[in-house]
Amino acid sequence: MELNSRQQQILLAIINEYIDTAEPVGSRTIARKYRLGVSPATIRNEMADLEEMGFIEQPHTSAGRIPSERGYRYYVDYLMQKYKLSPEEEDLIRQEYTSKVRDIGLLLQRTGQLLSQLTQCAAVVQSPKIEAGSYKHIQLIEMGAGRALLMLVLDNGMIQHRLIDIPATITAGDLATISSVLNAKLSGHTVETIKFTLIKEIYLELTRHRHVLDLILEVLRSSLVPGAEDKIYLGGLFNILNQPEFHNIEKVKTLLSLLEQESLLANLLAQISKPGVNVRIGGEISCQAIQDCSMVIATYGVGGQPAGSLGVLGPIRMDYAKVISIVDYLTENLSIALERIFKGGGSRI
Amino acid sequence: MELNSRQQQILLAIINEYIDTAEPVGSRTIARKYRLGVSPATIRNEMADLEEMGFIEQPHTSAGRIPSERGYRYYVDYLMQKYKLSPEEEDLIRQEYTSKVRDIGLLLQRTGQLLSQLTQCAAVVQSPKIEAGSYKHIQLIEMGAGRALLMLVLDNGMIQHRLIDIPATITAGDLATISSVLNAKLSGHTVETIKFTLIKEIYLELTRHRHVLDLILEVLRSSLVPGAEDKIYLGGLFNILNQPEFHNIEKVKTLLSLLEQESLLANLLAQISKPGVNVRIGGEISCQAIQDCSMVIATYGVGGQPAGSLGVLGPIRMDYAKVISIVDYLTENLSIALERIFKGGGSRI
DNA sequence: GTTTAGCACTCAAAGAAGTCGAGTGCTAAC
DNA sequence: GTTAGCACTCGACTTCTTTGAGTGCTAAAC
Repeated sequence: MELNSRQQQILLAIINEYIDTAEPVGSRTIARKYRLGVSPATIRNEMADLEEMGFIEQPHTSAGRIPSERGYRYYVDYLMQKYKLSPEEEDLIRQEYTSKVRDIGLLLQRTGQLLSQLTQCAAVVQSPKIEAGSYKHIQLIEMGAGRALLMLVLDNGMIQHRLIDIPATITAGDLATISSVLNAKLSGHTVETIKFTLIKEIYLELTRHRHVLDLILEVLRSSLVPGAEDKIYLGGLFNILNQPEFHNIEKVKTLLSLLEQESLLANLLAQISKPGVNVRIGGEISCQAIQDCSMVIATYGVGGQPAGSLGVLGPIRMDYAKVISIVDYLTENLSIALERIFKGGGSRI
Repeated sequence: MELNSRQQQILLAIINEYIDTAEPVGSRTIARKYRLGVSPATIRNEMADLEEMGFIEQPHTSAGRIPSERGYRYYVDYLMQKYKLSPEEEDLIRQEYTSKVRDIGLLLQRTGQLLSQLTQCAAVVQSPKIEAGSYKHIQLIEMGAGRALLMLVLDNGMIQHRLIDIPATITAGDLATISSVLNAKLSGHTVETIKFTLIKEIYLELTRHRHVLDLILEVLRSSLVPGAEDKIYLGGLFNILNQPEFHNIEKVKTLLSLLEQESLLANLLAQISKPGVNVRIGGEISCQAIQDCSMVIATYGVGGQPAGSLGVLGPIRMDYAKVISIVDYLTENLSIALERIFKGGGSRI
């Protein structure tokens, strides 16, 4: 299924034009705007061929052509030229990532807002996966009346806390003791590498508090379930309303209600099949409800390790070149920013 | 500007009907459905009077009447009958608040979702104000390479953390020392009652770490700025798309973009002028952009002290009776739930 | 063989005209 | 004070027409 150079030019013209105007593109428009040196009639002939091969389609007779999903895929794989961020866009991003970071959560949230603002799509940013980090600090804080706050700080910047019930007989001093033992034993270990032997040691040192330990280990274990504890930041949802395809309320409703379901989102973000920026077009997304959308996602890392994903969800007719560049650029900047925060900070306190 | 009983009945009928159907209400409909014992002609006469007094208005000649903002205000103040939650609604709420709370943030977020689901409005839930709590635990955690994590746990359940830069010469041990002094001195104090003398004492004990202390106190001080550190949870935004008035994309855009600005939201939530549930109708909201919305908000408390606000934002044509009941009920339940978590947990560790 | 001018044809979108009906205000009778 | 009756209004909906962008096909030109 090879396309000759003129067909490629025409397909490219149709896609560029359609991305720009959201209107079906006719042969005259192409002849006029893209100066291919041939008449509309010739272009019509080529378009008929392109349609037969499935790269473009006609909403109805007597309308221009619009790209098919296959057309977009060809475009993304072969035709698209790299988008160079404008100085304003670069500035906006640089500004965000050179300012001081007060809190990872805030950084992720701002990343989502930027992503959405720059792409006019719905942005999704996943927090670093718990599994990927190692414990930096563990602390139990008494919260009165048989409650304690279990706080976990991971070296990838994630902070988790959870209220747990404890026997009323446990004192603040006990909690401090438990905390310090846990800290000594666990810090530096990743969530996954906590060995049975280690736990045994802890039990030995804290025989008196076996019951509380059970509770804590239960929490630690549950944070292992992938996705269970990840937070997902959404950004600038209202930006998608600027896209003509979302002037249909039903579509907006579908998309928004989906975006509120964290587990579904986590699934979507897991659809990364190759390093770098991944593009899923329409039906390529394995989620029935949003097969009339496209998704551009990538994975960011901390300390060289993949930590979480981010990306955008928008209409199939999106400016892939631009969106891909922006996702790529933001991923890199986010990784660097996280890196900078924890550079040199090995896994030992 | 007194209304006689029949006028009240008619106004009530118009508002109930309009809330239900979102269509202008005609005299015949009222005569048919609300059996006031008078003919449509009589109702027409009364309606003309009500219109002259400004309680209702006509979108155009030959249309029925719709309530004016003034009409809604009168309704809310005098006519409205209390809405009794359905068993299903009560169940839904009870279920949420009797289950174990793992994390205040989650509780607030779920509250927002419930609020939105039950009212079909945009829900807004503010986290407990920092100023309202007293310190329960303060901890500095070394994060490698001149960074530390300052963590503050307040007795109203709020947890704050912030990355700060520290001199590279400070060791983990130093941080532990500072933490324990801060803890000893500050715990039990509210953010506001930290006295100068107290700070002086701390400085004396930690002369060596004066520089780090400055940084920390700066953070503590900045968390005093009202609203600066409060998080705001939004819930079920897509629910408002079910309201016919939000089928106009522009309106949705206005509302959503506003909801993404935390500072504006905090301002809105501050518009509470009396205890209990507050209702702001249309132009009564002091925010230009959403004067075609209404707002129902209330303040929840922890330990008898007001801690934060929550509420909904929806079309002026909202079911005030129902929304008010739900906001009231959720406020109370949230307060009780927070109470339960921290009951008996005075301000001392 | 490829390209293009010419032309008949198609069809959604926009406009114009007409109809419908819910609702009103007014008047006169009860 | 209430109500039946009636003429009137006007948005919403339907139908019909027009418009124009765009196509595919054919035959001539390159």
